[in-house]
Amino acid sequence: MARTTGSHADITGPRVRQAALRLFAQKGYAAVSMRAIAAEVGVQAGALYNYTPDKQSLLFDLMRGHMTELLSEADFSGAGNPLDRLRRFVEFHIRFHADRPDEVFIAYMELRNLDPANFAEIEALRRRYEDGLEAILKDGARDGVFAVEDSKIMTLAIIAMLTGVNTWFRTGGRLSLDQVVGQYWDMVRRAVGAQVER
Amino acid sequence: MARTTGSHADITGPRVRQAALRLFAQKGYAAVSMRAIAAEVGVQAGALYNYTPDKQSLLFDLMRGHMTELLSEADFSGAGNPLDRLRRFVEFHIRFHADRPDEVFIAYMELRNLDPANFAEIEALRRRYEDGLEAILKDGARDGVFAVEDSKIMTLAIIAMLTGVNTWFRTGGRLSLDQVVGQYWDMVRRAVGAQVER
DNA sequence: ATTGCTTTTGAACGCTTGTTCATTAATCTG
DNA sequence: CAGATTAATGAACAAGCGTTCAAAAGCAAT
Repeated sequence: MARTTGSHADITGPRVRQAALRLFAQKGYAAVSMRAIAAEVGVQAGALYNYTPDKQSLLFDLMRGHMTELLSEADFSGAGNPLDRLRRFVEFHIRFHADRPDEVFIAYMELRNLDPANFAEIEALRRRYEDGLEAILKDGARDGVFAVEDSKIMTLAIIAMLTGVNTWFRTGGRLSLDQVVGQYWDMVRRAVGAQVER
Repeated sequence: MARTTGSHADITGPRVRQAALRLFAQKGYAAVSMRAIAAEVGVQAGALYNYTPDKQSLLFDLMRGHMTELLSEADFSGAGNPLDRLRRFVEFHIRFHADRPDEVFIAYMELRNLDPANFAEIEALRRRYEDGLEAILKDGARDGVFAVEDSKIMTLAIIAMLTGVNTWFRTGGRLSLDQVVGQYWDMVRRAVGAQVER
């Protein structure tokens, strides 16, 4: 279907989501008004409602898009040995999150501003991601290459540690992302009790 | 100085701070109105201004109180060997934070709602806490008992991992706090490359 | 130029926001 | 009981909130 006549929607629509993303991350969902988003786009507040049914959907769509992309790009195929899979996970998680600081910030900070139904959906996606890491840890424990006392705790501990990178990492800072990945991989590998490769 | 006459302030005052703490943690600073806090206390909104000059001070006082208490209870004296000091830190951090889920939540989530001057003060306190842990890691590296490539990164990684406990731990859940402390200590000890004690 | 469709404006809606303050009520001292 | 002091009320303020919608403006094809 050809694009409809007289349409700017495919230009303004993305700009609305982009402005909402930036402002929500910077000031928080509750502190950002529809008028502030509209001003960032260069439009009046009423025009936003051509692109979102309401403010809540704007937040939810941003979060769901982020979580969906996270799950689709992660490799939980199970190919390779547990140590390799864990290394790939650590590198992926750090790089993916470092590329999207605003999305990550929103996904972790604005959960409480979701309607109950929307919250449940986002939580389910997050759970699937955690389960992907936990499967790696369980396989490693089964093979005797990881020392895992409680796979759920270890999963959450690793994710918290890795996501913490986003609170301080800035491109162009003291350390390159390669160095960051290397050092976190060292810590994670030791934390799970894996023998150092020689 | 004796207490002034006709005063309820020493009853209502703490209740105001307590209500603000609970509501800020649950819904977020920007989403909580002064009227909502007043309703929780059982009072009209105007009465709150007998106990705080404004809403911002309410948030700032809660955060500063939390950080001050954290620093005053932490043991950064330097007594003992680095491995013992690190173990004490891990246990202290987990227990202190588990006891104060609302304060911790606010201290991490509401930083962006602080006025610039207030933000700077809280950040300075947080920095002092991080420096306390970093000193332990540096001493351990100096003694050759820890494998520390970058003490700043390792400091932030450990704190992120430990603070992550608060996102899932609930008293009376599957695991006791003793078990949680034990498992996180295992992971931290290995992550810093310390040899297991025998 | 006129028609038909899409997008934006700009005003308006009822409601909530943080904060102030004169007034009232409650309590303590003597 | 009288007088002093403190705490709480309740109304008011200007400003901002999310959302709606008739009207205007912009554009493409005839």
